[in-house]
Amino acid sequence: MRDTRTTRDLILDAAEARFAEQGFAGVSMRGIAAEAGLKNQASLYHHFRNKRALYHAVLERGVEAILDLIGDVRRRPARTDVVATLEPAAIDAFLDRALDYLAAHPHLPRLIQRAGLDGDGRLRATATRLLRPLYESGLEAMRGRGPWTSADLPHLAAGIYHVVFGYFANGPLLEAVFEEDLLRPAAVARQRRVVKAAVAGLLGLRRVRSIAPTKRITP
Amino acid sequence: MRDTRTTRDLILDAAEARFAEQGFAGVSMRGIAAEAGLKNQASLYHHFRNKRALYHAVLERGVEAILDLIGDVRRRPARTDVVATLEPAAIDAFLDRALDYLAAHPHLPRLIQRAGLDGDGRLRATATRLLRPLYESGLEAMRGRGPWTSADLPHLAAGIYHVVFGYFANGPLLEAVFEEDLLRPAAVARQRRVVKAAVAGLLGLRRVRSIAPTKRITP
Amino acid sequence: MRDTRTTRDLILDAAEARFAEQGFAGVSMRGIAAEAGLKNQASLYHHFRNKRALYHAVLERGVEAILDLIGDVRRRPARTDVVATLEPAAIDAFLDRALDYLAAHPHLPRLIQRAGLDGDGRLRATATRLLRPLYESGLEAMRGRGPWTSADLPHLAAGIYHVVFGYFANGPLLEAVFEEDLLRPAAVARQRRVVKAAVAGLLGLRRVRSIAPTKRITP
Amino acid sequence: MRDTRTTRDLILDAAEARFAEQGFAGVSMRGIAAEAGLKNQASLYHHFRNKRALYHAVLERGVEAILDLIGDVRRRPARTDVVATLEPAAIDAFLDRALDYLAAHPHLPRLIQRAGLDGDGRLRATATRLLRPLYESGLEAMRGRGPWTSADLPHLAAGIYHVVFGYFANGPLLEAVFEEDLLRPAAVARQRRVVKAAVAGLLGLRRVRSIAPTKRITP
DNA sequence: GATGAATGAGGATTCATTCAT
DNA sequence: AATGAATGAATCCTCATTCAT
Repeated sequence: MRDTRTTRDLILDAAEARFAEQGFAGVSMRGIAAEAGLKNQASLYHHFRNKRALYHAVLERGVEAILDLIGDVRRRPARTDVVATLEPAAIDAFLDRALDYLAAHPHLPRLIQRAGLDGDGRLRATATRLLRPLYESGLEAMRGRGPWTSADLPHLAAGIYHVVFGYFANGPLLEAVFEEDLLRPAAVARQRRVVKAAVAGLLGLRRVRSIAPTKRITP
Repeated sequence: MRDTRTTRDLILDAAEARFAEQGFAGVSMRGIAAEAGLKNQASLYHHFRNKRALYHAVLERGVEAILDLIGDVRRRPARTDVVATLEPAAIDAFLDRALDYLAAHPHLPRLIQRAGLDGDGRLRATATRLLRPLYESGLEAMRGRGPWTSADLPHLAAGIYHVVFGYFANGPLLEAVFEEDLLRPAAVARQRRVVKAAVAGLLGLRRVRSIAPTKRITP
Repeated sequence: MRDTRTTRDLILDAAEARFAEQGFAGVSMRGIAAEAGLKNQASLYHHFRNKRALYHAVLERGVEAILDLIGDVRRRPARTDVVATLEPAAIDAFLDRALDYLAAHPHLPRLIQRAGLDGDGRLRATATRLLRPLYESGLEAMRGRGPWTSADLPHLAAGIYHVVFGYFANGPLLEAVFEEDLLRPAAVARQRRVVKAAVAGLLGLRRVRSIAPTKRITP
Repeated sequence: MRDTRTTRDLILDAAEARFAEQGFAGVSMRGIAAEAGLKNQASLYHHFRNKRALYHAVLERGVEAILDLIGDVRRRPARTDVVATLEPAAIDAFLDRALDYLAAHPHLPRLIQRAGLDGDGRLRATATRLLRPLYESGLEAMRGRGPWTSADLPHLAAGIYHVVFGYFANGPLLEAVFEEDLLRPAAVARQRRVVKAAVAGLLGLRRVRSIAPTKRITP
């Protein structure tokens, strides 16, 4: 029973790394099997019906993790005050958690980006499942803030999503352009400050004084 | 000779569409040949040495177009005044042109995103060639504006890049999440307003009054 | 012990159906296991050494049933009179029984036909074991009847075999050509009449008046 | 151009032999390629879309040949007399031609038999296309002859088909049972006599005096 | 410049079978 | 007796590429 979990997760880990790096079409089942330490591709099919199902499972695992993240943020303040979700502190807290998580799992934003691009609606659907609650939380947080009309909000949400996720998803490209290592802790810390300041500016929040640093979430 | 050009461009157009939709690995030479109206994949090899060379040519063609765009923006005011590049009006003008171009060629940001992701450094190098001048223009424009330190600027530049390019690159995903058609003219117009306002806010510009609408650039 | 029997027979039944429909090579152990209600192909190997052994067992089970049938026909009149086997009544009785059995088990003639075709001598050997006694009974019945020389008899026997077995073995094909359901009771009844008449004609028998209908033999 | 024909026909010949011997599922594209003298299975796919298309083409080629055969027989007497098709001489002529052809191409009846069995309706459809005109010719020839009602005719037709085709289709099995080589010329000659006599008997024809031996049709 | 043919390598997937539980 | 897991070999088919025409 522990063995089952282990093999399945070995495969998921291997697949996650490969898919994030090379995309769905660029990855071979043979390669995944090898990276997972299996002697044979056939074993993959014992755990996942086919390549697409494997990709799907990888994506889903990542998605659940982030959904949990949002859930936590939304639930926590809710205990004392319903409107608290909109509090600047909660927004900051969410940004902190999200950046922590993405910095620890840079594969995820790449997978989502690829799933959104890869044309096939089926993969996009899973990505959508992740982003929709994120978007709805975002709407809640943005409503009534700043100079924006309600028709502007999707655009604003998309922008913030791109700023937050793009930094990690496009890491290699940014590093090539900027000739700096953007994923080292110091850079991530600066990104955190900049993002928070930018979001605060866009939403017309008075800057929150730094909240207690959140625990780093590890896999 | 006119025939040559025609076929070559047919191939580039077909390849651009396919590569943007499916990525390098997901596209077959057969598929490109078919989409280009050729009866046989062998013909592709008359015009491009191999698949990678074709991808490269596609990317390069797109890159040149955008580089021209930047060149124009930088050169125009530069004739009268060196510092003019930093003028809010020039920033607005560039954003307008960029949005026009991206709306007309949504393939391009996808190609760049993929080139940045696809792992292989060679493709990334071409993408880098595009983004570096863009980045340097951006630095010029941002320097001394807003509350940012010079170490913040790469992060800010990355953010603006993601906001501007991501909207088009991730169009299908956004549409699935927001359940709206984000590429129809009205949505693009709103995106234009929001982006300009956001950039102005981030850089501490007083809002520019709408400048004359730029000509739409078509392929 | 009752459990064993049950599972074994479940497997044989499932395998018989699949092998008859798809042939040896066209059937997978997984498919048989599924059709037998087993969760796992591994279980098959508890009951049969390998795929070929399973096919063999299926064929053998069918063969025994038909051999019993012939045995009965030959034994019954044999108790009172040796020459009685040749009696037109016995021929009719055998045809009746054979048609009853084949109509109830249309898989069998297909299995035999496939075993004869499928190239591998080992399977053919089992089929041969069935057909040889049948053939010898046939020779007995035909000897001295009609205008045939003894060298003709194998050809005649083959012909009658094909007429009797082919009707069921090639049922689907015939139905497609004739656009009639040839396996419904009325059609089988007509086939019975036609076959008996044809055999009587070929062997120069004066037509036997209908004998008591034989009990239908069920699986 | 001659090369094209040659390779395509090499493949068809190889495939015909393999499919007849091992059935659709039992044959590998690799095996066919090897038997056709190709260095690589990929070449097969230049000529046939996939395995099924290849099987189909093999079947169709055989079918056309036999359809021609029937066409000839029906057309020839038609020049002098419309009703002549029913003449005993024409029936004899057709049987002669059919036996000649089947003896020369014993693969064909096996392919048809397999196509009828192999379950998948698509293959059966091609086989049906062959057999239907055959059946209709048969109906013409049988109508009004012998003691048969019109409802009996399909059964009679099926019987004659089985007698004629089964002899060749099930050759290996018959040889194992009868312990004689049934495909050697002498045996075929006897089969011819027996079949003609049987058909004449069943249809109540007075025996035709031997007509001029037909030319053997070779591939 | 375009095409039909050929091919070696590799793609995803399924096969029959074995072994530990 | 039955099952989940693992695996080597084989399956069909597609890949990018080359060559003669």
